[in-house]
Amino acid sequence: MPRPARVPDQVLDLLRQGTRHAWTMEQIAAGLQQAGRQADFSSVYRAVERLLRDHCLERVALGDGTTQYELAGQHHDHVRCVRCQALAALDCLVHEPDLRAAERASGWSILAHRVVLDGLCPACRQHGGED
Amino acid sequence: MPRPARVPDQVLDLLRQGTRHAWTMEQIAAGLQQAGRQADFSSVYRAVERLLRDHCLERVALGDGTTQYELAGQHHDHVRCVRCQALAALDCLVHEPDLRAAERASGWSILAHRVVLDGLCPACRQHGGED
DNA sequence: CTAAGTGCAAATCATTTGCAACCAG
DNA sequence: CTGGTTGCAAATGATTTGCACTTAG
Repeated sequence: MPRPARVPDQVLDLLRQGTRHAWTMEQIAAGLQQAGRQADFSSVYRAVERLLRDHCLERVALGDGTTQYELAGQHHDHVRCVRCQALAALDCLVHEPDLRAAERASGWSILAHRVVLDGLCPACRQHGGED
Repeated sequence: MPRPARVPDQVLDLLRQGTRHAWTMEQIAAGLQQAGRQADFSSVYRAVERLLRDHCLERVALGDGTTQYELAGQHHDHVRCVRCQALAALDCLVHEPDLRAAERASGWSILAHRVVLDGLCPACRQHGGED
């Protein structure tokens, strides 16, 4: 229970190891434990919340209500496998001119976008319709 | 407590009144109550689940973990006001050719897409930075 | 000392499930 | 009767909060 445990830093270190692209809260907590710096779930939540505020992390809301987090970096979109739930990054699929046009058509100011596609990953694709 | 209360039908009726574009579970439950056909939350959840299965409704997952539902119809994307949480529909912002290209580049099959933009609605836009 | 960060337990919120009662065919 | 539907209560799972304690500045 080292009190001088800077949880947000530990979280950032963990995600920077690049073991995975996007993390669930549980994966983050588990990752910290494996690294020997276990932290309480509430502390991890607080750390992530802080890192989001500081724009070090971004929240990725999958369509099914689950949430993952990833390092903030250059923008990209996501595809999620409807079969095995894998998540992958894609180059951005929304274009500036279209956003500009949407702004004009709608009267809104558009600040950001996040796209999550549903799809089949290469592996699940092979298995076709079987279950 | 009229047992011959077909909750899914009631929900569909409610949403078809067109009072709003997208509904939270609470709004649906409240709407039913106002219409005199109150139903248990669990029944509403079951009804919505069923309507989703039947493709009568679609789930809209906002980026902040909240969920809304809307009548299934022709596809459209959404913008959400980061200030007042209003939600509006937009013409689709993702183009087939881009999806096709993403499929080729990634090896995934893309089945569907949902886009939720962050923005400022016309009203909040006027208030500028004030709070 | 003071403010921020932390662990632990308890609370909250949204959604789901178990189960007995109920209605249509 | 039989199966699908419903209300109610209890269970779940994810996230948040209260609180006492601790450490850096």
